[in-house]
Amino acid sequence: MESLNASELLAALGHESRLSIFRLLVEAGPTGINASAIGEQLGLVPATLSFHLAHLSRVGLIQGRQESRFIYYSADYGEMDELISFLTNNCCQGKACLPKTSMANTVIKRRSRVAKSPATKGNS
Amino acid sequence: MESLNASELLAALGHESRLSIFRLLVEAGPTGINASAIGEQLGLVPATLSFHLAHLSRVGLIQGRQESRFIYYSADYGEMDELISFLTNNCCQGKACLPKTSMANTVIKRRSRVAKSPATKGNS
DNA sequence: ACAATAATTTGATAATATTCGAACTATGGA
DNA sequence: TCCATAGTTCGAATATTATCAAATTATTGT
Repeated sequence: MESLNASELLAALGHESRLSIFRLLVEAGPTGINASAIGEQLGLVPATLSFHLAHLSRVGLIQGRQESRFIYYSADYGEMDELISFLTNNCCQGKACLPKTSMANTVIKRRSRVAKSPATKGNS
Repeated sequence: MESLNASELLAALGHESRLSIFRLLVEAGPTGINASAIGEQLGLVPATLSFHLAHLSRVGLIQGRQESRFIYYSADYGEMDELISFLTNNCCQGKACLPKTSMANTVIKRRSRVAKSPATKGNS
């Protein structure tokens, strides 16, 4: 990938609504959620929602998949992974930035435990 | 800490100049660099630089320390750590986002090896 | 006190981003 | 074909950010 520069990804997530959208999509898993469901959950009117979805799509953090008359949006984990890698490498490179990160270990461990189930869950 | 919400930190880094500043400060280590040196390296005029430094300071990603007639700015690793943790937990929570992350493991391993020394190193 | 250097603040301008009603497109069902 | 639903796009108003010259503050050396 290496599609865009990091600051564009960061800017895309640097807005409360878009960050909420992305979090929701991560929650939702690979299946995704359709636009109006997102709008309902977050209280965004269609036009505003579309604007933010377009932004997130443009930078590659999410993608939409048409299914009948709905468009299901889902998070692009790969892109996010690259962003996290970038931050990790540019915040910590040889400098040891993570002093009290007991959490990272937890997450990594949990990840390998969960890796099999592709997070296929209906919405609430 | 837990000072601000993540989207403010992301927005702060979501600008090319500010991201460059932060990277430079990470490079420089705990000692930091003074403002005009930053401006020279990045080609920013004083007023613009101050504007961005103030923004990064406000959200807690960097801090300035007066020393004689200079102000040395340095990165706040703790704040960045929290941001990375947030992203890790909110991009991957139980959902396995990192498929090909051989890197994350590397970093975590390196961290525990380095954890004792609290990142006290001169710059370059 | 004065001059020089380091940096911020002010103030004005320009550029971007955000919001949302209204119009439009697309799909599916009666 | 007509209607309803799901989304996007347009357009215009508003709000927020970014840039930088000029003025200001602070510190040091003479």
